[in-house]
Amino acid sequence: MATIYDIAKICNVSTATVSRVLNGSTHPIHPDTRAKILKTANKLNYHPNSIAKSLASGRTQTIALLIPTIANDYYTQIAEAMENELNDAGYIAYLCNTKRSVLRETEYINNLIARRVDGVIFSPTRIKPEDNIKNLENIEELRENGIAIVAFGSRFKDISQVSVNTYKGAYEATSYLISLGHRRIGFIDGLTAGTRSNRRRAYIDALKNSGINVDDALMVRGSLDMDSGYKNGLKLLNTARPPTAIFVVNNLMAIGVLKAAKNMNIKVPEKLSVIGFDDSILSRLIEPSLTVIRQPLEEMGAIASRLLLDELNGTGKIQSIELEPSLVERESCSEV
Amino acid sequence: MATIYDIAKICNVSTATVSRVLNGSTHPIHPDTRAKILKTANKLNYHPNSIAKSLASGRTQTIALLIPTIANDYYTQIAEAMENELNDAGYIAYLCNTKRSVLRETEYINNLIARRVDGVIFSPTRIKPEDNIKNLENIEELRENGIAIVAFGSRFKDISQVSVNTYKGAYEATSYLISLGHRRIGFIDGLTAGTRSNRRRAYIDALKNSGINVDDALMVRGSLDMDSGYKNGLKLLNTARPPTAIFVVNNLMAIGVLKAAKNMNIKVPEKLSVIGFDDSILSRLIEPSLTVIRQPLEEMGAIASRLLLDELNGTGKIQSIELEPSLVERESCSEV
DNA sequence: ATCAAATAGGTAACCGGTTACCTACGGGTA
DNA sequence: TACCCGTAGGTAACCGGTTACCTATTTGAT
Repeated sequence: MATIYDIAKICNVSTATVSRVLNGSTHPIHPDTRAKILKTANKLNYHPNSIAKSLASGRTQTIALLIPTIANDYYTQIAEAMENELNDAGYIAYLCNTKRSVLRETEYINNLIARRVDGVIFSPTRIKPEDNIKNLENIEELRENGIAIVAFGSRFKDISQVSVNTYKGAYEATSYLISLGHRRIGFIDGLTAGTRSNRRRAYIDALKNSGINVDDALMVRGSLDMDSGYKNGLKLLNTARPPTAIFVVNNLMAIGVLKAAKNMNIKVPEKLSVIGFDDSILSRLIEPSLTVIRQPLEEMGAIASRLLLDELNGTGKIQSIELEPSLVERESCSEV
Repeated sequence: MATIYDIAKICNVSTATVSRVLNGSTHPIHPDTRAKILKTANKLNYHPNSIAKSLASGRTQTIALLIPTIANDYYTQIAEAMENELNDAGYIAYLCNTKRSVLRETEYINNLIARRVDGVIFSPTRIKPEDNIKNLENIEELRENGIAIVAFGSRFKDISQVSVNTYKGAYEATSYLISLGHRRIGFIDGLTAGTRSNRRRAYIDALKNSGINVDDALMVRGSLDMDSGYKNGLKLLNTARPPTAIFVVNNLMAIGVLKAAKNMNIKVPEKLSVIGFDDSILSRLIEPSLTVIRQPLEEMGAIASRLLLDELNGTGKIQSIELEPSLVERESCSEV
């Protein structure tokens, strides 16, 4: 493969001159020399070696996307928006699938530090209570090594982040069901551990503020997949006093609940209202279509990327941006 | 950031020794020296510089995934399987979203050559007839620069690839509809241009081999999204002699057809049979659930990665692997 | 006692660029 | 004539590792 040395030799100039021409430096260069060098580079099918460039410059023009999965609309939409922004700015993204394992996150982060990525966009896994400590260690490790970070979906001190006010979204979801007259409202939470769950707190607060008493039997936790929604749906509906509405913290599980209701011959929305979280093509396609709390995913992805790029450009500083979720009314909820 | 020079100085040894210890070389090292070096590396929170390593070794342990989109179950499933295999082998993947633009593919490929990726997994865009020439140029450019390639979804000479026998799948889909007694069978093709479409040829062959005459009015082309399926569905169904069955070359468009039928109060499968291509969570969730020709996506992803890894390891050679699609019967087809 | 082999480590060129600093020359000006 | 400045280009250190080749000591066998 051709190098600037080859070009320099052929053109009878130094590598400095070649480098200047090839990088459009402001250093004055004779037009003839420039032309000769460009022609030779072209003839040799020269491709600059980014590795060598990175070693010399200390920048890799690479950022890493650390996300829990890509087989999921939610992350896919965010990731696509991110890749888009980053690519426009001349960066290429590493795809790092953490599979919701903090251990994998740590492994990846060490690898990424070694690779000297310029920045990291990170959706940290927070399933077990002790995960939070590891998250902080991972973030600290990145920061110590001078790597820019933007987190999303989580909240940490002293780093840029973009999140959605899930408390508000969950409060709105619950309030919406209450406003439709529901009093026994089931809740299917995600993986986040107990009291640290924003959505759970919002659900409870909304009930309390409406004077509805909170029944532990109506609160369950699932693993975010459809099957888990199905099983938890059956569990909630198969009780002595089943709920008339269920608030589910993600889409796939909400669809699982619809399937459970159908299986039990419970009509939605006539006999059961279901509200989901996140919007995706699924919630529009399913019948009845799902009423959901929508998170602005593309916006999250684009903003996360821009925060990172601003930081890398020296413009912009660390900031935390919180976006608002919104209620999307479709067919799966009705008055009691 | 600590370097091996720092460690060498502190330990009073040369960088060669540090490098040997840190890389588990077979060169003999005194246990005390080894221990001292490891301890110092740890104390300095040393992270090896992969950039420098790559420059010296000529390998980056990086491969690129060049795919048309990630906001699509099809590529997402393949990409997840790929990332998995590659990561197990110590590689990190670049996520390159080509957005079905050959120009972007070319841009990416030049960037990837500059970055000296070890390999590329590539799903080339083939929409316009002239795209094929560009594809070949791109592939040639990669090969000239010593970058391993695996293509999927397309067929080229002299490179490894994994594909699905879409002709067979389409033939099977059409034959299945014929076996249910259908004689007027609509066809909604994808972006691939006219006669180069395997699935179109298979559809026509299956009809001819059953003595059914081919009606151009029943063949249309869509842009792979749901809306396009909806519009094409309406178009086919709003004719003087509408089809009693429709074969659609992807999932989203098939779902669009279901919506169109519903909108026109045409019962599926009683009055209209619909068969899709690709399997995804959507086809299971939709009602009626879609009968489809399933492509083994995870398998494709895993095999593509393994072909590439084998090539990079020097084991294994260029080979073309064709996987078989299979019919998954669900609710959207019935006898005429 | 001699010498080959094993052990432990060092030297420095190399990977392919970037860039601070230096040289050389011609023209304009006081 | 002396000096300054702009133009054009070169020199070589540097980024952080790897590794072929070399040296020096110790061990074991003959």
